[in-house]
Amino acid sequence: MMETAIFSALAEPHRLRIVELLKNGPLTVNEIAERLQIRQPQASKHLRVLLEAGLVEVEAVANRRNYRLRSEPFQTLYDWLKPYLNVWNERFDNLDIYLQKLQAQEDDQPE
Amino acid sequence: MMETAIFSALAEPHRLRIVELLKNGPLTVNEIAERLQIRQPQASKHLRVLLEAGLVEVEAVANRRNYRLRSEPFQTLYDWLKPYLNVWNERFDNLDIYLQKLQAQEDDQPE
DNA sequence: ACGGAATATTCTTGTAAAGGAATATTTAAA
DNA sequence: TTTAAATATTCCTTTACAAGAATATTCCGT
Repeated sequence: MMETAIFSALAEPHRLRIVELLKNGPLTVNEIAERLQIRQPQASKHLRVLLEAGLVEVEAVANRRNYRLRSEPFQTLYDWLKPYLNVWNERFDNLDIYLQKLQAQEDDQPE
Repeated sequence: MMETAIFSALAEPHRLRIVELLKNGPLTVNEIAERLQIRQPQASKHLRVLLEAGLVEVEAVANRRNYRLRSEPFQTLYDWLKPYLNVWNERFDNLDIYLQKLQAQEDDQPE
């Protein structure tokens, strides 16, 4: 069963924007705080949540921290999502098969 | 920019399980409450959140309500997710191109 | 060793949201 | 037209969490 940690992490608007920013490559805490127009401590806190959810990883360079996306949770998300994308097609397929059977019956027993 | 409504809705464990249940087809409120081992009012409340997030739709049949998944939010989610799935490949491609350029330079200026 | 920059942490406060209990509403059945 | 079933809503309490302010920590340059 899917964990809700990923969804919780992405449910906060600032954190979602951080993830979208990091799509273009690693950023430091101050860069993120600056672009989101939030204060540094809030940026650090949100990054901590993203870190604990496994969405990002850090690389310490001197007194800076480069945060970057991790691929795994996105793959997890995709694996979870995939079946849903097919649900409606499958339902249609089932209807399709049903109609074909109906047609076959009519062929067997013409009025 | 992506809305956080979908993520918030899925961030609650009971609601995530409801969505996973509905993958197999529509269910009534009591059926859901029963399978999740929660009380009916909580089921109704969670379904209301899912409804307002656009994840499910209702069909009233007598005094029962059949809840079913809507396809749109899952498509939205996929469209949002798609670019992330390619990010790491692209990074690798860029590295690849960089290495090719490096190789080309070495060819121009052999030691 | 000292000062400043970059980041993390702690404490507090306000707010949103989840669960429980009780009740209201609608519909079918007797 | 009562009664029961299915569902929704309201009120209350508790908990989780986001933001602000202040402070701690770590590292570089001088």
